[in-house]
Amino acid sequence: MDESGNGGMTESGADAAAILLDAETRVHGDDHRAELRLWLRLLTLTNLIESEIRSRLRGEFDVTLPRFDLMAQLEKAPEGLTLGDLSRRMMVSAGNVTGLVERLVQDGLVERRPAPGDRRSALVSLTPEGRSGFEAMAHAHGDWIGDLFADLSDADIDDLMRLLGRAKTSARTAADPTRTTTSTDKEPSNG
Amino acid sequence: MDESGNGGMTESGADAAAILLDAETRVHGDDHRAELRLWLRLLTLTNLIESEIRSRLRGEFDVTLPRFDLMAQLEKAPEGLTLGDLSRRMMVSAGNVTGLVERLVQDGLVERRPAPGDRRSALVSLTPEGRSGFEAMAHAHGDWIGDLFADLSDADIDDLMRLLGRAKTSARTAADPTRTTTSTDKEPSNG
DNA sequence: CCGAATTATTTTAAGCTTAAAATATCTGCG
DNA sequence: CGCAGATATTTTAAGCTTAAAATAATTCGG
Repeated sequence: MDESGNGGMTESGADAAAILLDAETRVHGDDHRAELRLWLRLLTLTNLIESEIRSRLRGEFDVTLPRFDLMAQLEKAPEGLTLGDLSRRMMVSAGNVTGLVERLVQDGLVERRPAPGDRRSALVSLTPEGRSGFEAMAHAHGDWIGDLFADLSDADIDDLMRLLGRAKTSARTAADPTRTTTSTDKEPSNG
Repeated sequence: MDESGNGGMTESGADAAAILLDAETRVHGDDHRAELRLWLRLLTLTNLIESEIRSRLRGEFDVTLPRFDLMAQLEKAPEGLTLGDLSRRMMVSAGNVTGLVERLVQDGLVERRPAPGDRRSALVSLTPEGRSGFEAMAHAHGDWIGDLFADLSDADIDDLMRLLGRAKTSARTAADPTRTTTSTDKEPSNG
């Protein structure tokens, strides 16, 4: 564990206010050092896990993470989802979903049909092949995540869930001022 | 806070062994439920912050996150870095760096020159314009991160650092068995 | 019923990203 | 020296991603 420097950050901050105190003594130039280190660590961990999962999905199932994510959404909605539903649930752009669905249809893993009652929409769902393929992947995926976090105790996991929840609320509040903090939030698809 | 379901996960796991116990009573089918929820939350938080930063960098400085990251590396190495150095520090592919540098050179923010003593390599460094531009961005970036984590106490941050460090070790061990856990690790560039 | 505003989706243009193959150069060994 | 293997970088092919503009269909108020 070390952090080695990084984070796109420099010591350049500390504007106005805290002028001539040396780095040790600096009172409150507010350079957000601790927060930057936290962000860096969060990012590193997430990237590490994400690329591991990505690489295993590619190597063992020849599938990309976004495709896995999309299939995961469909698996939970046997009746099918519209492209808009997928876009919202996966938290990605509509155009992105258009392309993903296109490619999955070509692979025979999902199918599109006109949505009854709204000629603008299409319903997307897993084909039998898509469903069975997804089940195998989901099983392996669960095991991989279990392995990656294997050294954490149950208490560590609880603590992390609580603290990350707090961080999420903080970030959401800062990112989107029009939100009453205690609403029913969504997490994006996969991993 | 809720997690809403998600995670690319289903209850399909629990193979063999735990056969007919209902979901409440299930003893140890090992479906890694807690770990999956943790991963989902980690991913959501990181994505949330990352897209906020990305959007602000684009909106206020008309720069992409990868470009900001690359410039951040150069800012810390006034003597310049080779493309290989950049690739390793940013933890991205070599081909990726080639393209990023190309575009930054076109924008006049960085410059390339042959590396003395090795005709295969090139040294990349910030131009004066790149350097001053980066300083403004870095300052704003620090403030944004500070805002996004504003609701966390100092203790929360400490706790998170410690737990994420533990998670990082766990993930690294699982991802790359050839590693003695206590080495000097790097965090990638930024966010 | 009509048209304005909204919603669903696609298209476009640009950039990011990777793995793998291709180049070019360097290094060390015999 | 001379070449085999290692390194540094670029190229290629494919896919992901987004914002913004363009289409198409629906809804709603009058």
